[in-house]
Amino acid sequence: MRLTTKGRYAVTAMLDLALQEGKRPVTLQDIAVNQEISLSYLEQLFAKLRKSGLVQGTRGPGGGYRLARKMDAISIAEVISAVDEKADMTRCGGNSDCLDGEKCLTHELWMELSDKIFEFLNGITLGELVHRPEVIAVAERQEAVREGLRTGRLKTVVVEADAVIGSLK
Amino acid sequence: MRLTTKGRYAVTAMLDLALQEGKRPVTLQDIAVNQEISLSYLEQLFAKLRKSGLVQGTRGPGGGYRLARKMDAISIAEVISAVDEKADMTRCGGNSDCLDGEKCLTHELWMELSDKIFEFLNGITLGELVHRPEVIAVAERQEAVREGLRTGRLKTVVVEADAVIGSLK
DNA sequence: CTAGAAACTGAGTCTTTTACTTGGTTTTCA
DNA sequence: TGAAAACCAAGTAAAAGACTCAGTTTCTAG
Repeated sequence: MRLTTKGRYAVTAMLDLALQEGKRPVTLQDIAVNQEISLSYLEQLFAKLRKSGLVQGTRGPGGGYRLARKMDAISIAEVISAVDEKADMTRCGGNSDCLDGEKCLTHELWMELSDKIFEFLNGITLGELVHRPEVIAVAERQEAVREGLRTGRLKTVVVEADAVIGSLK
Repeated sequence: MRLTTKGRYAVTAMLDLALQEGKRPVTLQDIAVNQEISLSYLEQLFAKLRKSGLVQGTRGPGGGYRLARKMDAISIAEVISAVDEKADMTRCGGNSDCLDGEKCLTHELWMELSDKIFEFLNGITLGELVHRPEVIAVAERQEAVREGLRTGRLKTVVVEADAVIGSLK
C-alpha cells in the first residue's frame, strides 16, 4: 500500500465525482481546472480507475465520468491501489523465501503493518469522507479501542466498544 | 504523510535496531546486508533519523546505532516523517487560501483523511510491531467488524479484503 | 446530420525522487 | 597505530511522476 501524491490526485478526483453525484457527469476538464493538474495525466489516471471498475465514462457532448458504484461502496484503499504501480514493497515478494531469518523477520513485521494500513484505508469510504462528521467520530472511537488494547485496559475498552457498536446498529 | 519504499527502508531498519535491543549496537553494514540496500543510502537515511532524535550512533570499532528511545516510545509515523521530504500534498499549503470553493473542499477532505492516516500510524509503535503482533491481529478483526456492521455484509468482508490483498502481491 | 465535445489511446519528454557511487574525514577501540 | 565504524558531500544512474503532443472514436446538442 503506497501513498503518494498520485494517490491523492485519484482520491480527490473521486471525491469530485462523489460531490456531483446525481448531477450531470463530470468532465476531466473540470477536474483538471479544479485540481490544477494536466488533463492528459488525469486521463491516464482515469483509464486505471475505469479498468478497476470504480468509474464509468460516457463519451460525447454532455458526457464525462460518474462513479460506477455508490460512494459508500468505494473505499479509499481501492482508489489508491487502482492507480498505484504495485511494486513489490518487500523485495522477497512476500513469499517468505528469503530464508535469512533476521531479514525475513523484518519483512514479515513490515507486511503485518502494511496489511494493517490497507485494512484501515479499506474501512474508509468516499461516502464517509463526504459526510464527514460521522467519519471522524467513528474513526476516533476506533482509535480509542486500539489504544486501549495496547495499554492493557482491555475490559473497559471492550465494554465501550460494545456500546459504540450498539449505537451503530 | 507519504508512504513509499523509502519509508519502508527506514521502518524495517528501525525494526532491526529494535530486535537487537540490549545487545551491541547494530552497524549499518549489517543492515545493508540484511535489507539488500546500499550502505551509503542507509547512511543518508540514518543521518535524518539521527537529526530527528530517533537514533543514536557511536563511532569506532564495536560502534553502530541504537534506538535513542525505548521502542515503545517510537511511532511509525515519526520514523516515516523523519526520512520523508515533507512535500506539500495539497498545493494550497493547507492554508485554505484557494478560495475556489469546490477546489478547496476536496483539499479539506483530503487533509482530514491525511490527518487520520497520520494519527493511525502515530498510534503504532515499533515495540508493538516487535512484541505484540496479537494486538494488531485483534485490531484487524475490530476493523472488519466495524466494516461489516456498516455495510451489513459481515462475513464476506474479511474474505474480500483477503482477496484484494492477495491480488496486490 | 453534422460539428464539436468529450472520452479514449499511445508515444515521447521533462522533472523529481530514489537509490547508488565515490572518495573522503573523523572518532574510537583493540 | 591501524582498522572499524560513524559521518560527510558531491555527483550519477535509474525509476517514477507529471506533462505534451497528436491523434481516434463516440456521441449529442443544435
